[in-house]
Amino acid sequence: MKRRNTATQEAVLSVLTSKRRAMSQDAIIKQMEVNADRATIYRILNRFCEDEIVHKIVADDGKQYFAVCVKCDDMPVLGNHFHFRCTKCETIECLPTLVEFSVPEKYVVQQMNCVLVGICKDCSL
Amino acid sequence: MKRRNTATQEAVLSVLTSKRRAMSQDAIIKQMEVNADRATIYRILNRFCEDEIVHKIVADDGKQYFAVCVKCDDMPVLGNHFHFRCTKCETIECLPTLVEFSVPEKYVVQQMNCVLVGICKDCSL
DNA sequence: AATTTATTGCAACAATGTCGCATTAATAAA
DNA sequence: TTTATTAATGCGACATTGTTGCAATAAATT
Repeated sequence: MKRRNTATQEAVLSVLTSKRRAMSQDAIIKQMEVNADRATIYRILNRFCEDEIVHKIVADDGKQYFAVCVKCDDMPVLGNHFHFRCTKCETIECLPTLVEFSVPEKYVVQQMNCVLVGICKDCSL
Repeated sequence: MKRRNTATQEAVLSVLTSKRRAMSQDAIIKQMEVNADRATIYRILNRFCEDEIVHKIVADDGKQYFAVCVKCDDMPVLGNHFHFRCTKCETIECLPTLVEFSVPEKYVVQQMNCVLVGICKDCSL
Protein backbone atom coordinates (compact mmCIF):
# COMPACT_ATOMS: atom_id res chain seq x y z
CA MET A 1 0.00 0.00 0.00
CA LYS A 2 2.22 2.75 -1.24
CA ARG A 3 1.18 6.33 -0.59
CA ARG A 4 0.19 8.69 -3.36
CA ASN A 5 0.46 12.44 -3.56
CA THR A 6 -2.72 14.41 -3.84
CA ALA A 7 -3.58 18.06 -3.75
CA THR A 8 -5.89 17.59 -0.81
CA GLN A 9 -3.25 15.98 1.29
CA GLU A 10 -0.82 18.76 0.55
CA ALA A 11 -3.44 21.33 1.36
CA VAL A 12 -4.05 19.72 4.73
CA LEU A 13 -0.39 19.57 5.51
CA SER A 14 0.03 23.14 4.37
CA VAL A 15 -2.67 24.42 6.68
CA LEU A 16 -1.30 22.42 9.54
CA THR A 17 2.21 23.68 8.92
CA SER A 18 1.39 27.34 8.47
CA LYS A 19 -0.72 27.53 11.56
CA ARG A 20 1.53 26.14 14.18
CA ARG A 21 -1.27 24.84 16.29
CA ALA A 22 -3.14 21.64 16.82
CA MET A 23 -6.29 21.86 14.78
CA SER A 24 -9.55 19.99 14.72
CA GLN A 25 -10.73 18.45 11.50
CA ASP A 26 -13.38 21.06 11.31
CA ALA A 27 -10.96 23.91 11.69
CA ILE A 28 -8.68 22.45 9.07
CA ILE A 29 -11.46 22.20 6.54
CA LYS A 30 -12.47 25.80 7.18
CA GLN A 31 -8.91 26.97 6.60
CA MET A 32 -8.45 25.14 3.33
CA GLU A 33 -8.99 26.85 -0.04
CA VAL A 34 -9.47 23.54 -1.75
CA ASN A 35 -12.64 22.01 -0.46
CA ALA A 36 -12.69 18.39 0.40
CA ASP A 37 -14.99 15.96 2.07
CA ARG A 38 -15.07 15.48 5.80
CA ALA A 39 -14.38 11.79 5.48
CA THR A 40 -11.42 12.47 3.24
CA ILE A 41 -9.84 14.83 5.73
CA TYR A 42 -10.52 12.30 8.40
CA ARG A 43 -8.66 9.63 6.49
CA ILE A 44 -5.84 11.91 5.48
CA LEU A 45 -5.24 12.89 9.07
CA ASN A 46 -5.23 9.33 10.24
CA ARG A 47 -2.84 8.42 7.49
CA PHE A 48 -0.59 11.25 8.57
CA CYS A 49 -0.73 9.88 12.08
CA GLU A 50 0.30 6.43 10.95
CA ASP A 51 3.17 7.91 9.01
CA GLU A 52 4.04 10.02 12.02
CA ILE A 53 3.78 13.22 10.08
CA VAL A 54 1.31 14.55 12.61
CA HIS A 55 0.21 13.48 16.04
CA LYS A 56 -3.22 13.40 17.48
CA ILE A 57 -4.38 15.00 20.70
CA VAL A 58 -7.78 14.56 22.23
CA ALA A 59 -8.65 17.73 24.06
CA ASP A 60 -10.92 18.04 27.03
CA ASP A 61 -13.75 18.95 24.69
CA GLY A 62 -13.57 15.38 23.44
CA LYS A 63 -12.48 16.37 19.98
CA GLN A 64 -9.45 15.20 18.09
CA TYR A 65 -6.82 17.73 17.21
CA PHE A 66 -3.85 17.26 14.96
CA ALA A 67 -0.48 18.93 14.97
CA VAL A 68 2.54 18.46 12.78
CA CYS A 69 5.45 16.80 14.49
CA VAL A 70 8.06 19.48 14.49
CA LYS A 71 11.46 19.73 15.96
CA CYS A 72 12.96 23.15 16.19
CA ASP A 73 14.17 25.67 18.70
CA ASP A 74 10.73 26.47 19.95
CA MET A 75 9.75 22.90 20.17
CA PRO A 76 12.72 20.73 20.92
CA VAL A 77 10.61 17.99 22.31
CA LEU A 78 9.59 15.30 19.91
CA GLY A 79 8.55 12.84 22.55
CA ASN A 80 5.64 12.96 24.90
CA HIS A 81 4.92 16.54 25.61
CA PHE A 82 2.14 18.49 27.19
CA HIS A 83 -0.40 20.27 25.13
CA PHE A 84 -2.01 23.51 26.04
CA ARG A 85 -5.51 24.57 25.27
CA CYS A 86 -6.21 28.25 25.66
CA THR A 87 -9.79 28.91 26.62
CA LYS A 88 -9.58 32.42 25.30
CA CYS A 89 -8.28 32.06 21.78
CA GLU A 90 -9.48 28.49 21.62
CA THR A 91 -6.28 27.11 20.26
CA ILE A 92 -4.24 24.12 21.19
CA GLU A 93 -0.52 24.06 20.95
CA CYS A 94 2.36 21.79 21.84
CA LEU A 95 4.39 22.84 24.82
CA PRO A 96 8.11 22.22 24.99
CA THR A 97 7.50 20.46 28.25
CA LEU A 98 7.98 16.74 28.56
CA VAL A 99 5.46 14.74 30.52
CA GLU A 100 7.27 13.11 33.37
CA PHE A 101 5.67 10.57 35.58
CA SER A 102 6.06 7.33 37.40
CA VAL A 103 3.39 4.71 37.61
CA PRO A 104 2.73 2.08 40.26
CA GLU A 105 4.25 -1.37 39.91
CA LYS A 106 3.20 -3.41 36.90
CA TYR A 107 1.56 -0.64 34.98
CA VAL A 108 2.73 -0.35 31.40
CA VAL A 109 2.31 2.99 29.71
CA GLN A 110 2.09 2.86 25.94
CA GLN A 111 0.85 6.29 25.11
CA MET A 112 -0.46 9.39 26.75
CA ASN A 113 -2.70 12.31 26.22
CA CYS A 114 -1.99 15.27 28.45
CA VAL A 115 -3.65 18.61 28.02
CA LEU A 116 -3.22 21.62 30.24
CA VAL A 117 -5.98 24.15 30.04
CA GLY A 118 -5.85 27.84 30.74
CA ILE A 119 -4.70 31.10 29.21
CA CYS A 120 -1.81 31.11 26.76
CA LYS A 121 0.94 33.68 26.64
CA ASP A 122 -0.69 35.69 23.87
CA CYS A 123 -3.95 35.99 25.74
CA SER A 124 -2.69 36.71 29.23
CA LEU A 125 -2.92 40.43 28.46
CA MET B 1 -30.82 26.74 44.11
CA LYS B 2 -30.60 24.26 46.91
CA ARG B 3 -29.95 20.64 46.10
CA ARG B 4 -32.50 17.90 46.69
CA ASN B 5 -32.02 14.25 47.41
CA THR B 6 -33.32 11.79 44.88
CA ALA B 7 -33.07 8.06 44.44
CA THR B 8 -31.47 8.40 41.05
CA GLN B 9 -28.73 10.58 42.37
CA GLU B 10 -27.97 8.17 45.13
CA ALA B 11 -27.95 5.29 42.69
CA VAL B 12 -25.42 7.06 40.53
CA LEU B 13 -23.23 7.85 43.45
CA SER B 14 -23.55 4.31 44.70
CA VAL B 15 -22.40 2.81 41.41
CA LEU B 16 -19.56 5.24 41.19
CA THR B 17 -18.47 4.49 44.73
CA SER B 18 -18.68 0.71 44.57
CA LYS B 19 -16.74 0.48 41.35
CA ARG B 20 -13.66 2.43 42.10
CA ARG B 21 -13.13 3.46 38.54
CA ALA B 22 -13.90 6.36 36.32
CA MET B 23 -17.00 5.47 34.40
CA SER B 24 -18.70 6.80 31.32
CA GLN B 25 -22.31 7.86 31.49
CA ASP B 26 -23.22 4.86 29.47
CA ALA B 27 -21.45 2.44 31.77
CA ILE B 28 -23.05 4.02 34.80
CA ILE B 29 -26.53 3.61 33.37
CA LYS B 30 -25.86 -0.03 32.57
CA GLN B 31 -24.72 -0.66 36.12
CA MET B 32 -27.73 0.92 37.75
CA GLU B 33 -30.73 -1.10 38.93
CA VAL B 34 -32.93 1.92 38.91
CA ASN B 35 -33.33 3.07 35.36
CA ALA B 36 -33.09 6.69 34.55
CA ASP B 37 -32.91 8.85 31.50
CA ARG B 38 -29.69 9.61 29.76
CA ALA B 39 -30.20 13.33 30.14
CA THR B 40 -30.87 12.94 33.82
CA ILE B 41 -27.66 11.06 34.40
CA TYR B 42 -25.91 13.68 32.37
CA ARG B 43 -27.22 16.41 34.60
CA ILE B 44 -26.63 14.54 37.79
CA LEU B 45 -23.01 13.98 36.88
CA ASN B 46 -22.49 17.58 36.01
CA ARG B 47 -24.09 18.61 39.24
CA PHE B 48 -21.76 16.28 41.08
CA CYS B 49 -18.87 17.89 39.31
CA GLU B 50 -19.96 21.34 40.35
CA ASP B 51 -20.31 20.17 43.91
CA GLU B 52 -16.93 18.50 43.62
CA ILE B 53 -18.31 15.13 44.55
CA VAL B 54 -16.88 13.64 41.39
CA HIS B 55 -14.40 14.82 38.84
CA LYS B 56 -14.55 14.50 35.10
CA ILE B 57 -11.91 13.04 32.86
CA VAL B 58 -12.02 13.10 29.11
CA ALA B 59 -10.26 10.02 27.85
CA ASP B 60 -8.48 9.64 24.56
CA ASP B 61 -11.62 8.10 23.13
CA GLY B 62 -13.19 11.52 23.48
CA LYS B 63 -15.71 10.39 26.05
CA GLN B 64 -16.32 11.83 29.47
CA TYR B 65 -15.64 9.67 32.46
CA PHE B 66 -16.51 10.38 36.05
CA ALA B 67 -14.86 9.27 39.23
CA VAL B 68 -15.62 10.01 42.83
CA CYS B 69 -13.13 12.24 44.52
CA VAL B 70 -11.64 10.00 47.13
CA LYS B 71 -8.86 10.43 49.56
CA CYS B 72 -7.51 7.31 51.16
CA ASP B 73 -4.34 5.27 51.41
CA ASP B 74 -4.57 4.05 47.87
CA MET B 75 -5.30 7.42 46.55
CA PRO B 76 -3.73 10.09 48.66
CA VAL B 77 -3.80 12.57 45.88
CA LEU B 78 -6.77 14.83 45.74
CA GLY B 79 -5.20 17.33 43.45
CA ASN B 80 -4.30 17.01 39.84
CA HIS B 81 -3.42 13.45 39.26
CA PHE B 82 -2.84 11.25 36.26
CA HIS B 83 -5.49 8.90 35.03
CA PHE B 84 -4.83 5.55 33.52
CA ARG B 85 -6.83 3.91 30.80
CA CYS B 86 -6.20 0.22 30.38
CA THR B 87 -6.71 -0.88 26.82
CA LYS B 88 -7.27 -4.43 27.90
CA CYS B 89 -9.96 -4.23 30.58
CA GLU B 90 -11.13 -0.89 29.22
CA THR B 91 -11.26 0.82 32.55
CA ILE B 92 -10.04 4.15 33.68
CA GLU B 93 -8.71 4.76 37.12
CA CYS B 94 -7.08 7.51 39.09
CA LEU B 95 -3.40 7.09 39.72
CA PRO B 96 -1.80 8.30 42.92
CA THR B 97 0.61 10.25 40.79
CA LEU B 98 0.54 14.00 40.73
CA VAL B 99 0.95 15.77 37.44
CA GLU B 100 4.00 17.92 37.68
CA PHE B 101 4.96 20.39 35.04
CA SER B 102 6.24 23.80 34.32
CA VAL B 103 4.95 25.99 31.57
CA PRO B 104 6.65 28.74 29.59
CA GLU B 105 6.44 32.29 30.78
CA LYS B 106 3.00 33.87 30.91
CA TYR B 107 1.00 30.73 30.53
CA VAL B 108 -1.67 30.28 33.17
CA VAL B 109 -2.87 26.77 33.86
CA GLN B 110 -6.37 26.49 35.26
CA GLN B 111 -7.08 22.84 34.83
CA MET B 112 -5.69 19.76 33.25
CA ASN B 113 -6.66 16.50 31.73
CA CYS B 114 -3.92 13.90 31.70
CA VAL B 115 -4.48 10.32 30.72
CA LEU B 116 -1.85 7.64 30.44
CA VAL B 117 -2.80 4.71 28.28
CA GLY B 118 -1.56 1.16 28.48
CA ILE B 119 -1.95 -2.01 30.48
CA CYS B 120 -2.95 -1.82 34.12
CA LYS B 121 -1.52 -3.93 36.91
CA ASP B 122 -4.38 -6.43 36.82
CA CYS B 123 -4.01 -7.03 33.12
CA SER B 124 -0.24 -7.17 32.83
CA LEU B 125 -0.43 -10.96 33.15
C1' DA C 1 -1.82 4.45 -23.37
C1' DA C 2 -3.35 0.87 -20.38
C1' DT C 3 -3.47 -1.02 -15.79
C1' DT C 4 -3.47 -1.22 -10.91
C1' DT C 5 -5.17 0.28 -6.70
C1' DA C 6 -4.74 4.28 -3.47
C1' DT C 7 -7.83 8.25 -2.71
C1' DT C 8 -11.89 10.52 -2.71
C1' DG C 9 -16.93 11.77 -2.34
C1' DC C 10 -21.22 10.62 -0.74
C1' DA C 11 -24.37 8.53 2.03
C1' DA C 12 -25.39 6.74 6.21
C1' DC C 13 -25.05 5.46 11.12
C1' DA C 14 -23.97 5.29 16.01
C1' DA C 15 -22.62 7.56 19.94
C1' DT C 16 -22.40 11.66 22.70
C1' DG C 17 -23.09 15.90 24.52
C1' DT C 18 -26.55 19.22 25.30
C1' DC C 19 -30.89 21.84 25.82
C1' DG C 20 -35.99 23.25 26.04
C1' DC C 21 -40.14 22.24 28.14
C1' DA C 22 -43.79 20.14 30.45
C1' DT C 23 -44.35 16.99 34.45
C1' DT C 24 -43.08 15.09 38.87
C1' DA C 25 -41.71 15.25 43.34
C1' DA C 26 -38.56 16.91 47.29
C1' DT C 27 -38.63 20.55 50.72
C1' DA C 28 -39.95 24.48 52.90
C1' DA C 29 -43.80 27.15 54.51
C1' DA C 30 -48.41 27.67 56.30
C1' DT D 1 -50.76 17.66 57.29
C1' DT D 2 -51.71 20.38 53.41
C1' DT D 3 -49.97 23.76 50.23
C1' DA D 4 -46.64 26.17 47.69
C1' DT D 5 -42.17 26.53 45.55
C1' DT D 6 -38.94 25.09 42.40
C1' DA D 7 -35.26 21.47 41.79
C1' DA D 8 -35.04 17.19 39.31
C1' DT D 9 -36.64 14.24 35.79
C1' DG D 10 -38.27 12.31 31.26
C1' DC D 11 -38.80 12.94 26.61
C1' DG D 12 -37.93 14.68 22.41
C1' DA D 13 -34.85 16.76 19.47
C1' DC D 14 -30.59 18.42 17.46
C1' DA D 15 -25.69 19.27 16.30
C1' DT D 16 -21.21 17.30 16.23
C1' DT D 17 -18.03 13.95 15.49
C1' DG D 18 -16.03 9.73 14.50
C1' DT D 19 -16.27 6.05 11.35
C1' DT D 20 -17.21 2.84 7.48
C1' DG D 21 -18.95 0.84 2.87
C1' DC D 22 -18.97 1.43 -1.81
C1' DA D 23 -18.68 3.14 -6.26
C1' DA D 24 -16.15 6.72 -8.93
C1' DT D 25 -11.70 9.08 -9.69
C1' DA D 26 -7.09 9.63 -10.43
C1' DA D 27 -2.00 8.82 -9.12
C1' DA D 28 1.83 6.00 -10.39
C1' DT D 29 3.70 2.14 -12.66
C1' DT D 30 4.23 -0.77 -16.70
